[in-house]
Amino acid sequence: MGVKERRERQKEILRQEILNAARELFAKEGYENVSMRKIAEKIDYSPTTIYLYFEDKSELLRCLCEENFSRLLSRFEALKKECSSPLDCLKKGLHAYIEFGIKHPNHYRVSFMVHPEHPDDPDHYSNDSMGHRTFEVVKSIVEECIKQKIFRDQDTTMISQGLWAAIHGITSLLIVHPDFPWIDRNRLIEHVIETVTNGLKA
Amino acid sequence: MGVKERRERQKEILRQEILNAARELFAKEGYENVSMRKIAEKIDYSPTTIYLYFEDKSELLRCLCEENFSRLLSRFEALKKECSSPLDCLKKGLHAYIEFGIKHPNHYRVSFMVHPEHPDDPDHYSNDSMGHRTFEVVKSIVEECIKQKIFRDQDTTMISQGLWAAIHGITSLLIVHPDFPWIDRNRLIEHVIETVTNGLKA
DNA sequence: GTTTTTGATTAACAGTGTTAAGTCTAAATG
DNA sequence: CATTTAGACTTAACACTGTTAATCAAAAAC
Repeated sequence: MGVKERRERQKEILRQEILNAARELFAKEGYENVSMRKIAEKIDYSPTTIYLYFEDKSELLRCLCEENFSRLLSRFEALKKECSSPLDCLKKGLHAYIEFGIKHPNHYRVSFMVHPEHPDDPDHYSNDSMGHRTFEVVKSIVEECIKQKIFRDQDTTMISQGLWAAIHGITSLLIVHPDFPWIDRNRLIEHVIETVTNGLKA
Repeated sequence: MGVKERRERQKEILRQEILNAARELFAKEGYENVSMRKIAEKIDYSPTTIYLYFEDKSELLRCLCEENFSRLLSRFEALKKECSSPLDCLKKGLHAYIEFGIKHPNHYRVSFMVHPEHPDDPDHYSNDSMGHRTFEVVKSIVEECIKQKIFRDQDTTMISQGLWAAIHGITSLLIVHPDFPWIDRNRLIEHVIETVTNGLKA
């Protein structure tokens, strides 16, 4: 009866092969410049085969995004342990977020910069998506900052959403308009993080 | 010899008619959901006619964007006169920017949230684009804030780019993820503006 | 050995932005 | 007035896109 398992294994391998091809192509060429046919060609299968393993093109991306976010989440949780003060931790987290976006611009774009194609998907803003869990980590750090009277006492959800907005702003602008006459990027990133945390202080 | 002029006038009228149709459709359905054929149908011309008046689809949008930005710029310049303190002026300007984005989400998206399709276009980051001129107004207000010792003395370009990043962040997130469990939008917008300006204070 | 299931493919649909070639009308020229 | 010419517009087509229905071959189940 091991034949069924072998088949399952084979299917899983092909599924991963598709994801690998998609990951590489999306990262290099950008989501909307990669066609299903291109992905199929890369793995020497017919385009329609992909549809036996994934609902549609956007599902490919959603899988890859969860993958990436799970990595970002790990990074966040690691930071939480290796930092001295919660403020230090928060700043390093914000840094990590921006770096993450700049390093995976195409995945970042489709995660946060284009309308979700399936907004009714229960997974999208669900409580156990990687994005949500990452957000919860930020909130807990903010809470610690308030407890230690580093930040003045305000709603932690509001603060976290505000922080996210600011940090998303610089990340997305640097991604979309790399040729804009920015001042030195690192200095700008540093400045945004400093300003926005400074504005929260007690 | 008035025949040439009449022809020119006719051409200009059709050009405007195309822009009107595009403006309405883009605003309602979103740039990428509107095809050249749809625009053509709306004005009862063949799709190819549009190409006699505009380079390609993206040029339609660029024209409409300049239009909108010119309105935002007027708003900014008006504010500069009717405000008491430069800080008050700055905050109102940031508010106006966010409202502008939320009111014209489809135009905002293509201006700031998708890769420019012709980044080599000299008009794009040129010194007399509406976007650039708007940015210059912000810079002048920031400068005034520093002069009056409201803000501590830092590079005005850096501050302005940072402000833009933060404000763009909240704008774009509210546009792209309207279904995210935000706290009260107005409160969040208010909070971001307060935090980010607060962080710059002397 | 026959039937059923499964995995993959071919062909097609309906749509996209865009271009080359052709048509048709109204003005300019002889 | 007749003919040429210039300009505005359209038709047909190309090379794509995501996606689906129908088909086919091979392996598994009976």
